Amino acid sequence: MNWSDTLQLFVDRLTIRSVLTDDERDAVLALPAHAIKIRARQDFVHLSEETNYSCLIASGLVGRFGQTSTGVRQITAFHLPGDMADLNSAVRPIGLGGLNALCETVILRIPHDAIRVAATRFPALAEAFWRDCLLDSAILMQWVVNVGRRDARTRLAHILCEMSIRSGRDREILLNYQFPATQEQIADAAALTSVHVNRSLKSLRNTGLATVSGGRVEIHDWDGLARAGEFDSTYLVADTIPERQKRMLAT
Amino acid sequence: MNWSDTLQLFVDRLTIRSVLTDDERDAVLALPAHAIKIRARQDFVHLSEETNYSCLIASGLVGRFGQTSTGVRQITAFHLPGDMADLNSAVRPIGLGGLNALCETVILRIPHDAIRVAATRFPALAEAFWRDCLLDSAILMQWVVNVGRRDARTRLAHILCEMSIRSGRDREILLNYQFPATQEQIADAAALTSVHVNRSLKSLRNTGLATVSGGRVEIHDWDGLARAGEFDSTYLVADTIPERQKRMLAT
DNA sequence: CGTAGACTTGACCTGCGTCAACGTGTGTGG
DNA sequence: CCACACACGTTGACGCAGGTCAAGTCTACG
Repeated sequence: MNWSDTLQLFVDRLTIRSVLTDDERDAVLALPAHAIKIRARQDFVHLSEETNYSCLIASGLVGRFGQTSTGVRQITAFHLPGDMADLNSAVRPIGLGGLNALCETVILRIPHDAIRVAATRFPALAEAFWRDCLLDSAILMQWVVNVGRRDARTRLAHILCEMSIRSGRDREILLNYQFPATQEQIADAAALTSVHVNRSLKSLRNTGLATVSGGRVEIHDWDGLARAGEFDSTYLVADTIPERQKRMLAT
Repeated sequence: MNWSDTLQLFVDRLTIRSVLTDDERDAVLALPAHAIKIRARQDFVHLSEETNYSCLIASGLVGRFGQTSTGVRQITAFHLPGDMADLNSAVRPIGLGGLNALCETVILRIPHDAIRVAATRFPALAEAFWRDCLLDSAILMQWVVNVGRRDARTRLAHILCEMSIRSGRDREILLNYQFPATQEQIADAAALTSVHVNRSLKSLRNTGLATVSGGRVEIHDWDGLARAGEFDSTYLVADTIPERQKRMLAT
């Protein structure tokens, strides 16, 4: 995945839920970017660090994380290729935690200034960015519900369903997708221990719902998995239908 | 708290973290609003409901909530007077859950169209709104860490610290503030049962840290409570220092 | 073919949930 | 002004989901 392919992927993500003109798309594609390869398990945005760029993920898998004062980590979001993991930092400098490469990952650093200039020049672009941040919020809210109110097996099933839909280019259900996280990282996301993740994944496998291994997820029974995970995709796709894609200027 | 006082409170909230001109403030103060009184325990924005207005809280306390398919609720955010609880819905229609009045509450309904017109006319206002949504995200992220990785006592102490700072007009620490939530509602927020909330609050009281009763929180020992709750206010206040308050047009 | 990181499994422990009973304050109608 | 109801808070007894600890096993890679 090279430089301009990744920006194109980001534009594709935006246009799923926002209407953009050719000029606006071009403005995104013309953003300056600087590719960096990150080793697995490395933090590339530290907690409470203030950056002057945002990170667009070209390949790999990224976890946004918070931490307790005793150093225990909690992954609060996964970010996939095409996601601008910390677009928010262009508008609010800190507060959304650090970013950790869960496997070998390539990111594109895009200066905040360039993002802000583009957003100023094209208000509809600002709105598309804003809406993208709100999608992250919606995912985060589900994460709270998931971690707070569901048992281990249900929680993991929900995560697998979510990642299936988010991995597809057009929010379609993928029955087989790449998910290069270790069980320990999954545990940090689900607020469990790796031991219990292991047991719960085994249960999902033994009941014929899904297999997670070798950095891939294979879903054998989508309906069953969605039921087991109490998964309803509305929060992910509600704004992808055309009637809901308002534009700032056209009000 | 009347109509225009509440809008002024909202403006005050915005200007803590965003620089606004007089014109921009006036545009917010001129927003059309329609006051509604909500009974305690009533949902006034339902899950997955699409509205054409946002709700500015004039008085009372509001919980944003999600729900599992078995009907168990999880409160994912508290909203206080002066907060625009679902400002996000002006840009992304659904996905952030429902709103429930935790006690008798008065809200101002503000049409999305009016918000969008103001944001279009004044890009810096759009940015201020966007930033406000990102503060909610930052709080939400801490909520995940809190629910996922801290034990009951720590979790509650953290919530009490957060609400102390958010209740103050200028993000100052309040040692005594109104918090009209029942123990059951606190349990829905902390992902505990009301029984365990009761026991944990008792522990905070017995150790001389804080007392919660009669819809008020009294903090006897801020440092102790912050330590017990592993609380670091950075995520709430990081963007209130002037150097971080960039403006869209001035880049 | 050795080493290290990831995965797997078993045995035991504990924080919190569940259930159930009881106390307490407040508003309401007789 | 009492009495009654009802919502909220409090406390005890007990069970279990998931944590902890520890000992392997598997796999990729030098």
